Amino acid sequence: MTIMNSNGNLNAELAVPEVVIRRLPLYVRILTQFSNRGNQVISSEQLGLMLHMTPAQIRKDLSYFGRFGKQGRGYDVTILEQKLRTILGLDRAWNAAIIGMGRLGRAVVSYPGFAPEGFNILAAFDTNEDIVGQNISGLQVRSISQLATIVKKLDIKIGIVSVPIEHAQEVIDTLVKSGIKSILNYAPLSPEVPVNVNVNSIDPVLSLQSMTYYMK
Amino acid sequence: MTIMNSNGNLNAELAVPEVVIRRLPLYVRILTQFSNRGNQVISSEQLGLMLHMTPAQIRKDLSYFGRFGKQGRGYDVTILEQKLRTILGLDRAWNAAIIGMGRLGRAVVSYPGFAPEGFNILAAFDTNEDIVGQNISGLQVRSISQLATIVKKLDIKIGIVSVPIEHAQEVIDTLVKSGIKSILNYAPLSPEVPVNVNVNSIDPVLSLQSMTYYMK
DNA sequence: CATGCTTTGTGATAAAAAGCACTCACGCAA
DNA sequence: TTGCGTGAGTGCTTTTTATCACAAAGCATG
Repeated sequence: MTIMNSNGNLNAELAVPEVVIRRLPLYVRILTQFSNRGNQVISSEQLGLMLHMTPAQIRKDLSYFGRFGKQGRGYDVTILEQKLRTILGLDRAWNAAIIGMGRLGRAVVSYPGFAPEGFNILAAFDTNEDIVGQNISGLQVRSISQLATIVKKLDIKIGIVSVPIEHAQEVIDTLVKSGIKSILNYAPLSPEVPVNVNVNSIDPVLSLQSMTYYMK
Repeated sequence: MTIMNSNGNLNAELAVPEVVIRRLPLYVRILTQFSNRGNQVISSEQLGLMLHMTPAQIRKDLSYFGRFGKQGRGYDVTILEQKLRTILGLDRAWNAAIIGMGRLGRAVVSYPGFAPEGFNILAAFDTNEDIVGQNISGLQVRSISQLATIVKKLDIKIGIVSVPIEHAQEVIDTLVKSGIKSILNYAPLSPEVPVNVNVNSIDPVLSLQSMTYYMK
């Protein structure tokens, strides 16, 4: 698709809004479930029902990437799932490193949900010399000073930050310096990163704190 | 504030968008940090810098609830923090129950971030008879059959779901039946709940799956 | 107490996102 | 074949969210 933006410049492709990108994994998940139940075709209406959204929105989201459906019929479950996985870059595995092997870090590495989706935590780091050298869930904990070297050696693309808030920014800076462009952050702060680095924060306390607003 | 909606009905107050509510806890957090550093006044510009958002947005968000600032000066840190905590219902403690005491559930109850913010996990439940009766982080694990009784007895307002996906919907239904209106869900699904029940899902895999889109 | 500088609060405007509604492609059945 | 019902794709409209920009308010300084 070739479009012209408001500056009169030619863009190779219309930028896809981030909200749309954030919804694609939801579609993938439902498609996987649906295909496991033996269904071959799914409509935007069915998808919408399962995800509590309007069929129109789903069709519009998908239309950013191509025409995957058949009128009067719906979407081929397997094909659509495959297309979306390719679009999202989920048709390959991604290596991750985790920094911070306290209680939270241990819980994260032992969480069994990452590996089946192709996210492999291949290295663990900590600053605490008592923890460095320990073997946790099959990972030898390394000193943070080795981060850059290991990132290159093991082709690590994702950094997972599970250190206390006091060290989080510093650790994130180290990750950025070592070339990491994607960070999953469990520390309760809004980190400072260059524009070309992507941070996604997980913070259950924030969720609870906004829910209480509706509980009065 | 009295406004008239599109149906010509009178509303006591303009509904505050949910996006705004979700940002308030971020403001509270920064204000707490700021006051701990001994600052007494903060401007929307400073807040915006720390949270990577525009000062205008912060001022507009706050204006939904009143006029808290002084022109030419900014906001009194302590007062604004207190006001926002009251608005969010964070000026009191909230009791929670957790269902699912497997690996994830154990990690959640041992997470030290909830209690300091006034969220107390007072009861733990599981369906597995091998786990029921165990003492985990000071909590006696109970059978799920006791849920409704305990919710009433301990004045529990929040349900935390950390069961495998297969049981998640069923557990959520049980929570809803026992009168819970706010659920923090760790299972990877979009649960079905009545409109007056609030679910917030925590799902690190979804975060990773959308980040990979930008990693190509 | 006047002047200048700062920063709020907020209408107005712009941008982004969601939803509507219609056209037309496809499949099926007679 | 033809005709009918279904559901995708998509311009257009509406709604929501964010930003702009400016008047008015407060403080500091001389």
